[in-house]
Amino acid sequence: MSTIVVNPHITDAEWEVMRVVWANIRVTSKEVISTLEEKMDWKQATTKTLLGRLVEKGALNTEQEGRKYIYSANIEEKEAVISFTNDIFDRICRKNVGNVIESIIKDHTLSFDDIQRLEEILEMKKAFAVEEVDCQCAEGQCDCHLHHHGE
Amino acid sequence: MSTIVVNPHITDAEWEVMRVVWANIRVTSKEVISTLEEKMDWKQATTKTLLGRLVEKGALNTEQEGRKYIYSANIEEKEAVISFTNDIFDRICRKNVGNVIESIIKDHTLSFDDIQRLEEILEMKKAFAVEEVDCQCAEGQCDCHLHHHGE
DNA sequence: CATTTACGTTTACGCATGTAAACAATAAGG
DNA sequence: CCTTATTGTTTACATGCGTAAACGTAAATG
Repeated sequence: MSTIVVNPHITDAEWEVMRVVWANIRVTSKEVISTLEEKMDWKQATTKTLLGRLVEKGALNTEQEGRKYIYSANIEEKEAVISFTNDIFDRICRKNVGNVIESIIKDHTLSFDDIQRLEEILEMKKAFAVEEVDCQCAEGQCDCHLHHHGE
Repeated sequence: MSTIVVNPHITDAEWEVMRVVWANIRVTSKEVISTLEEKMDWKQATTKTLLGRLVEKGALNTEQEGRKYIYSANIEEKEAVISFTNDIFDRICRKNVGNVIESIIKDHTLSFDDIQRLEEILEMKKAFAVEEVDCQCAEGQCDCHLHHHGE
């Protein structure tokens, strides 16, 4: 048994549970339940269901402790976030990735440190920058193709 | 009737349809169908269903032309992408927004222009940067709170 | 004009998801 | 030891979503 799920899909509701586990490293269902009872106004049963589903899909580990479990995350938050962000970039033309990043930066508050760090990354990225990012879109799903006139 | 849906939720499958409409500005179902028959290997019926649902939820406009429709987008791609990206940032601690942007930048190919543009934006952001972004997470869902010890 | 074709509308159906009650088993308390 | 509280497991159920067939009607074609 135990198919190792590399990258289980975490739904919105499940994510709320994951956040509690990520924040606490090791938690009991009780803690998760009370946190979400408060934040989400969920009944205990709801949180229990979500914990169960997350264990089932391999996102959480359990460690028996008496008759209860200690839950811990089996996937890292960073990993989960990245897989989430990748979904966005799969929805758009690669040529627009820069624009999207731009609008994200515009829309969020950053610290001086953040800005400096991003500047450094950009500086490094110059070594790998291209003249023009190429469109990977399917024909008909992006107007980049309109530039290829003639055949 | 006609509740104006400001920001309808667009699912993965629907997004494929939207991309075709966005790329072509005005399209017939025939064009959408043939594009997605090719890219997604969808039966005509599938695309028809999605077109119907998108019209229903206000994401697409229709304009009668004889006995057929010309479909056009009722929401902008940029708008849709932004609402999608916001979902991510609602899932994480605001303190980590910078890190996520960092990893997005690292993971994608950018053009020299992109980089320059981003550098300019960052430069401007400095005027509004903060010493430390503050955590908006609910108690128990983020370890930032651990720093507030004492009360 | 009868038949085929094209295109929008209805209906379908299984699985995922959000939300939760009911149940079972065990520990804790009186 | 019996009752109650705790905690995990089962079952439930409406809605959303992916995927598509069937149907109705109008247009095109022979």
